[in-house]
Parts: sequence; structure tokens; C-alpha cells
Amino acid sequence: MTKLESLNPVYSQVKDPELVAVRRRQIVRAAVDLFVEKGFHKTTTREISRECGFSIGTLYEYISSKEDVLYLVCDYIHSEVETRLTRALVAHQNGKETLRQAIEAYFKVMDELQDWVLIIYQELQSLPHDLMRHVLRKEEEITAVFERMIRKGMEDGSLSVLPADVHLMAHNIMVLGEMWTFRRWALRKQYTLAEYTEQQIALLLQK
Amino acid sequence: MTKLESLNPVYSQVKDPELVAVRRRQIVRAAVDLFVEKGFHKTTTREISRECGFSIGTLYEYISSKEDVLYLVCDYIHSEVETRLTRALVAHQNGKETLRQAIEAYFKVMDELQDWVLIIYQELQSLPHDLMRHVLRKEEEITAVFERMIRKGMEDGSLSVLPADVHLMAHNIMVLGEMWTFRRWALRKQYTLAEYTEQQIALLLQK
Amino acid sequence: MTKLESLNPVYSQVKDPELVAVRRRQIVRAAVDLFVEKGFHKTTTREISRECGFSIGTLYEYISSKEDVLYLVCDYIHSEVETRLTRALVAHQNGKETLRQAIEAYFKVMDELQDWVLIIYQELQSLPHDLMRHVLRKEEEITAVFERMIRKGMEDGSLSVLPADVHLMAHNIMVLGEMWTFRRWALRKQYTLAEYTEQQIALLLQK
Amino acid sequence: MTKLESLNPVYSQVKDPELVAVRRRQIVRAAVDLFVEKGFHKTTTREISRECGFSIGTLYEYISSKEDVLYLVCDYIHSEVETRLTRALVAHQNGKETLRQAIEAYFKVMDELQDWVLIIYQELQSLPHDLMRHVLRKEEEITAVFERMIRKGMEDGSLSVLPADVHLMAHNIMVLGEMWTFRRWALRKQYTLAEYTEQQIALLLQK
DNA sequence: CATGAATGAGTCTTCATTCAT
DNA sequence: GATGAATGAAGACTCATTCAT
Repeated sequence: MTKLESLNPVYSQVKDPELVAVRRRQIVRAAVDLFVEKGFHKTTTREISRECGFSIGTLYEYISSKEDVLYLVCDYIHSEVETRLTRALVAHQNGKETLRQAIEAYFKVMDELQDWVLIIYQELQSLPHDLMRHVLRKEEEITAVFERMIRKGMEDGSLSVLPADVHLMAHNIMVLGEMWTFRRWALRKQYTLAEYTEQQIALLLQK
Repeated sequence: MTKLESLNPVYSQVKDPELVAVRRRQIVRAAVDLFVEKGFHKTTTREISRECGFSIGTLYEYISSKEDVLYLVCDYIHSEVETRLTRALVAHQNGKETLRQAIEAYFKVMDELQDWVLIIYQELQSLPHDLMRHVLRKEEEITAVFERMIRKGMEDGSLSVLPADVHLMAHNIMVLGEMWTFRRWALRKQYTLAEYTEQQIALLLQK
Repeated sequence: MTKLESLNPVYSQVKDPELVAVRRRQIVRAAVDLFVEKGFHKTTTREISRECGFSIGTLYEYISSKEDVLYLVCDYIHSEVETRLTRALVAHQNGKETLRQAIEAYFKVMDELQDWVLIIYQELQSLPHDLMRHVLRKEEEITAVFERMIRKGMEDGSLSVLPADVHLMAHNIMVLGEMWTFRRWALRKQYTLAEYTEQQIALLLQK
Repeated sequence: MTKLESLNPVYSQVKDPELVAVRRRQIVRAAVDLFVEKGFHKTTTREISRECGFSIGTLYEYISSKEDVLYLVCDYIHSEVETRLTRALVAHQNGKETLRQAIEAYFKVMDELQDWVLIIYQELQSLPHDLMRHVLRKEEEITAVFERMIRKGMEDGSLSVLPADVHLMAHNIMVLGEMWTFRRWALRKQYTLAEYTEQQIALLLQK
């Protein structure tokens, strides 16, 4: 955590890294709820500090702009996705089975964190360029997890995917998982998460 | 056009429908450019009116809130997508071939209008609920176009898709097309549009 | 009417005095209702013209500013008060009885036109100085009616009022009548119009 | 003061009640002058803040709408009337004499604060309903002061008023006092304050 | 470290009035 | 005489950010 913190592109006035971590966790928790409820633009810094339980002045001791809060939130959400995904991953005999379970786990995480995932989809654009790059890098890291799994399956012969398709397929898995959140207005009318997952896996892995 | 106008949820003070259509086209043209450049939130109504070449008062004769402009823009973009897609559609002997060409056409449109499509993805959330519904309905209409094509292919035997998968597949086509715009930060590094299209079609239609 | 019109301080583009009178009657009728409903400031000229049934351009053919409408309305209300008051006046044997009946009639008119009278009380201040003078003159004219009656009563011996009090008493009658409208929030809880009238007359004429 | 503050229907962002009181006094002082000069509608919030000596943002830390300023002003004026009236009241032997002196004092206050009283008469209508109720309640409280005095005079036999007339008489005193301000265009031509007071008392107390 | 009052540029929106047709 | 589209100054209010305490 402290290592991540030191890489953190968000500047803080306060020097005690322990305290910074604690306060930022508070900030993220408060902001996520508010962003879910009313979006980034309609949430004020005052509301965030109030929800955090400290003053607006204190808030600005730990960030240097409202966008920083959005970055912290996006970063946290990605971490949460990663954590939960990793936790759910179990190595199986063959790569195909591992991938199938990973997709299932991933879609489940998307469902659990749908409001949060939506924040990333909808508010990312409001980040300044350098902060956006950080977030996109994380997205790519998660994508890479799937890419590695696909390769595993190809190596052990359980999956037959063209080498040229591997990268794309990983992206597809990511997007089709996120799609469960950002197309929920259409998909929820027709599918449960289980049905959606099963059918997408079938299409992806070409039964 | 007048029929579309009458269905239009955006109120105008001005009674002449001809003029309303003309002015709104101006508004959309100006706003699209500005939204592409700086996003909806960072674009001011004054900038829009200035770009239109008329006064802020005149702008408000044709809309009743800034959100209306966003709606007009989203609506226009969807219409443009629909128009170009329809224009590109040619019936072929079998449904599979028609679908393949449709996907190709659709992806091409996504590429051409990528900045515009991005607006819908990024700013839709800023629409009031009733206006958002209108936009989502249009999205569903386009999705339905693909659904019908898939069914055609199933009927003439050129496509073998499970009935339960049809709806989902149509959504996947839509999303994988849009993904070319909202994941361009990753995809452009690896694929040209032609490559991307070819590979996605291969995956979708399971050669 | 045309004579009054010619004295009218409100300028009209239109030369046909007949038409001016007709249109202005429309304007007053529309505006009175709107002013009662939402007050002068919150009523727009557009609303007035819409309520009149003609365009905003036409409205401005018959007035030269929004304040003119207010003046026309105030003037009309005063005329209406005067007309109804005059209509109700019947000469009796003695002046005291005449006055008593006049007060009764006046209070009744105040009650009937309470919403209108309120407009004068509340919006008069929005008139430019010269128009306000016109309205106040009319108020004085009505006051003078009561003054003359009191003098009649003094002359025929039915009323004993000190000469120095005559003018003031007339003003008091006016104000106590108007008070029935502008203090209705308090008076209505305690009195009917009949009770209010009876008691005020008793106090005024010192039974 | 804090007790009054807690009953205050005007919300402030600022927590320190001491400071709120100080700033609001500034606001009232600035606004009263401006309202006297140009009326509520023609006074802008920017002018108020400028006159206060602080920024528009600061103004809005202590109120939440322009109407709040009007309420603060009305409230202050009433308080001032009450204070001055109370200060001037001296208990005399009998109730009639006390009342006479009270009326005199009240009329004197009306004269001193005529511009301020006029604000209440002319701008009250611009208050939202709930704020208007607060103001009217205060008006009733002052009215009740006179009512109690009249009853005192009835009890000690110095005044002979019908029980049914007490309430009305109190209202009449209030209105005839305020009339000195809102009919000054007519009354000033004929009376000095002393004359006006003397004659009204004579009429009210039926020599 | 924490506080929160102060700032003021910036935003959307309104609406009385004009004038070309 | 009638119309109504165009104008743009003006107004209320917001809110991210700072800085003295």
C-alpha cells in the first residue's frame, strides 16, 4: 500500500503516509457513495468533506483538486475489482476451465460492483490526461490477466485460439463484463446474471 | 422531418417548424464540435450560441435548457449512425453474408463517427431521465436491426445461432462496434480498423 | 371614454382610437387576471400578449412599456371602484344616512374587488413617477367623494364633525375600506364583511 | 440572540452564530438603504454584497436567496418598531392615558421609520409564503400590544369600548399609524405629525 | 494538522423590447 | 396593423479553492 502510495500521482500536503492512507480511504468511501448517487459533476467538494466527517480545509490537505478525488475513486474501484478477481481465481487442470471460471468470477464482480464500474465508465473523461493514463494502465493490467489465461489454455491444448486473436479476446472479455453494467437498462430485462454469464461464455469459448 | 419534430421532446418557443429544424441543425453542428473538443460540462451555452452565430437569447428560443442541446446532439448522432448504416446495407443472397457486411459497415461508421459516438458514451448520463430514455430507445432500435439480420440468417440456414443467443449477439455486435471508439487508447496500438473488423467478425460468426 | 383616452399618458402606435380602446380593454382584462395570480413582476409581457390572444408585437403597438400595462390596470381598477360606488349611491334624507350607506357600499366594493385593490396596494410602487401621480390623483378623487358627503351631513346637522377632521375622516374611510383587503389575513379570521362594516361604521360615526 | 437565531427561518452555511449575527446586521443595514432607494426588485444581490463590503459569495454564506434578505430586513424593521415602541411606553395611572401615549409613541415611530415601514408595505408580497407568515405573525404581535392596553383601560373604567370592538380597534390603530407612511403623498400636504396624531387620537378615543 | 470563512470568476437562464417582413 | 424571431444586457446563484487562525 505504501509502495502504491508513493507512486501515487496525487499530491498531499500532509507528510505522514500512514495518515494520508487513512484519510484517503475515508475520502474514497464517501466519494464513491456520492458519485454513485449523483455523479461526479453534481457532487460538491463540500459534500465530500461533510460525508468524510471533516472540514473542506482538511480535504484539501490530502488532495489538490476535485479531480484527484475522482482519480482516487477510480483507482480504488480498479483495485477492488482486481482484489476480488484474484481472490476468486483457482487454478484448474486445464487453461480453458480456469478461464471459464475467471470469466464467471469477473462477471460476478462486475455485477457486485456495477454502480462503481459505472463511475469509471461515465466519469473517466473528467480526469486530466495524466491521471486518466494511470487509470487506463490499470485497466490494461486487468486485461493482461485474461490474456495470460488464454495463452495458458492454448499451451495446454484446451483452447484453440488464433495467436492474433488472443489480445482482442481478452479485451472482449473485459468489455462484455463491463457491458453487463452499462447496458443494464437493456440486459436486465432479458437475463439474469447467471444466464448472461453462461451465454457469453458459450459465445466466447465457442462451445 | 415534421413528423420527427412532433415527436421531439424538446420545446421551442418558435412556431415555424421549418425554421426550428434549420436552427437546430446549426445548434447541433456547433455543439457536436464543442462537445468533442471539451466535453459537455466544460462547454458553455454562450460558446454554443457564439459558434452558432446567433445570440444566447436566440439559442434559448429553440431549446429550454443546456441538456436539451445534449439531447439534440445525441439524437442527431444516432440518426447519423442509422442513416449511414442503412445506406451501406445491401441485401445479399444469404443472411450470413448480409450480416457480415452490416457489421463491417457498422464498424466503419463507428470509426468515422468515433468522436461523436464517444459523446454518447460519455455524456449520456448528464441527460435528465426522460431524455435519456429517448436516446436509449434509439440505441435499442439500432440493436434490433442486427437482431433481425441474425434471424434472417437463421431462417435461410446460413447462420446457426441458438434462438436464446440472438438478442445477446445483437447487443454484442453493438458494443464491440462502440468498443472500437471507447477503447481506442488500447486497440489502436494493435489493430487497424480492417484488422479489428475482420477478427471480430471471425470471433462473432465463428467461421 | 375617448376623452379619458386622450388624457391617457400611455402612448400608442395605433391611431384609430376606437381600436386602441378595444385592445386596451383586452390587455387590462388579461393582465388583471395574471397580476392577481402571480403579481406584476412575475408576469411576463409574453404571457400578457398570449392571454390577450395576440402577439407580443401587437401588444407593444398599444403600450410602450410593461409599466404602461400596470398603469392601465390600476386606472381600470379605480374606474371600476368609482363606477360601482357611484352606482350604489342613493341620496337619503340626511347626510349621515347617505354617508353610512356610502361606506357600506364602498366596503362592499372593496370586498368584491379585493384581489384588484390588492394589486394597487402592492404594485403601485413599480410605476414610474408620472404614472403613479395619475393613479394617486384618482385615489384622491374618490377620497373627495367621501369628503363631500361628510360636509353634507355637517350642513344638514345630521353629523357633528369638527371641520378640521373632515379631510382626515375621508382618508380614514378610504383606508379602513382598503384595510379589509390588505389585512384580510387577520380580519377574515374574526369578522364577516357585514360585521366588519357595521363595527367600523359604528366607530367612525361614533354611534 | 442565539434563541432568536434558532427560530430564524433563514439558513446560513456559517456555523458561528456570533458571526452570523454580525454579518446579517451588515446585510440588513446595507439592504435597507438600497431597498429604500430603489426597491427590492431593482436592487441586485451584487449591489447588496458590495454595499456590505464583502463578496457575493460571502453574502450567500449567510442567506440562501435574495428573498431571505428581504425577510431579514422586514424582521429587523419590525424589531426596531417593537423596540422603540416598548422603550417609549410608560405606565400611567389609567389605561386610557397609557393608550394615548402609546399611540403617540407608535405614530412617532412610524414617522421616524417611515421609509422602512414603507418597505414592509410594498415588498412583503415578494416573500415566499412561509417567510411572509413569520412577518405577519410579528405584525399581529404588535397589534396585540394595543389590544392589551385597550383591555386595561376597559378594566380600570377609563375607556368605554365594546368588547366586540377591541380587536378591531387595535388593528385600526396599527393601520392608521402605518397610513401616515403610505398615504404621506396626501397627508403631508395637510398635517404635521403632531396634528395628525392629535386628530387621530381624538377620533379613536372619541374625545 | 485542522478549520471554515471568504472569494469571485463563471454559469445558466430570463425577458422586455425591437424591427424586418 | 399584425407578427414573432432576434437580441443581449442583466440577474441570481454556485462552488472549487485558498489562507489566516
